Amino acid sequence: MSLAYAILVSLICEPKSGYDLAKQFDGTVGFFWQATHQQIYRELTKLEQQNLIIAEAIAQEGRPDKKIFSVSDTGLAHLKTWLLQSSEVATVKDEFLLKIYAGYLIPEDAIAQKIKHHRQLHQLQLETYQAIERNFFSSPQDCPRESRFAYLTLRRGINFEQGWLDWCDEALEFLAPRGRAH
Amino acid sequence: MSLAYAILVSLICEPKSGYDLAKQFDGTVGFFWQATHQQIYRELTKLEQQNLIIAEAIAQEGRPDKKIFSVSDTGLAHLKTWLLQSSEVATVKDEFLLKIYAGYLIPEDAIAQKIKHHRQLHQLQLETYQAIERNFFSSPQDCPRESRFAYLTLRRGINFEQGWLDWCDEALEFLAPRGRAH
DNA sequence: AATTAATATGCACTTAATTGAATATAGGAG
DNA sequence: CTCCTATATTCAATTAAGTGCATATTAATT
Repeated sequence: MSLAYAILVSLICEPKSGYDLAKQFDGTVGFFWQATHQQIYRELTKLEQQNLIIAEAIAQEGRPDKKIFSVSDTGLAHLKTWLLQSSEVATVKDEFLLKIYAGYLIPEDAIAQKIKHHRQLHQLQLETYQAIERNFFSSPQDCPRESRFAYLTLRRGINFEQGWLDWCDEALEFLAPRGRAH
Repeated sequence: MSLAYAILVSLICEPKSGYDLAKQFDGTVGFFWQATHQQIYRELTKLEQQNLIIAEAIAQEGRPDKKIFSVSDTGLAHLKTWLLQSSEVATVKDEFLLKIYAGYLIPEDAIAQKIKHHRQLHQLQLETYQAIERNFFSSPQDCPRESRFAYLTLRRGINFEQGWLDWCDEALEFLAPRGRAH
């Protein structure tokens, strides 16, 4: 349902094709929304039928023609209405935490391995975000208005990943306390 | 797909009915997995067909009969296999962040209101978790093995909510810096 | 010449999730 | 006596999401 809005948001930033959307959903917007290209094309068809987006066929040489979608006035109004509506707190569905919860059923070092692995993944993601922050937001307060909000979501990404790292460290320490002679 | 495992995990802690499961999915396990009662009953039927759980009909006076489900040996083996498999990092799908990202399309104070509202919700959830921590985990290292893992997931809940609070404060300050005369 | 990769789109099938009811029993509030 | 709440389960319909496959074009690689 919100996929439609995620697409609208992305198309407002810049009109693009389904293919471009699919790629971008691995990038910025991808932190808080993901979709496969099949989902995206299906949704684009629907959005076009509802006149929320407008397609422009671009003949290309050397590769298949593409359709560039842009948000219509109706689409923008629709989006703004949605933006003003209050949103619920997103529900968490975390397989990893479920496994931790049932951790007593498997050997303790298997759990520790899991946590370490998880930590590594989050470490990587954190570094990705931090690189973006360094490269694009050295002076966030001076950004154009759109980027300021992108910056905030990036900050949440960093905050989120850092939270995981802290938890992993705490959990590992909790499961196998080492008396650190500092 | 993981709903099946969430149910197995909960039934291992204690055999219970579909109704009980639905209630419990608002509690402990509910932090990292949620499901409606319809989903749960459907899944229970499937799990019983696969012989992963066993039903015992309990005749009750005064209220409808209930079926108490418990995990079979096959079910436990099945669960342990799953527990040992590595799990992906959970994908985030957050409508709120999507709205923040597109925040430049609506008035700034509407965004600030949104953030404040969000902060309040996370504050509440944090307090719930902290109350559980105080009441049940005053000395977490001394807990029985099962509870130690439940404690860890609770700690992640606290860490998660605290992360949101920090982000909300940072975001509000970023959008409308107040020169604080300390 | 054949294969692979990148661009670009779409259908078909399946599973998962949501929404809305319906059914049944009984205690308690008004 | 009716309404509401709580317990306890299930069906039906729809929507959303995910998985797999198919197609088409061209540049670059092997």
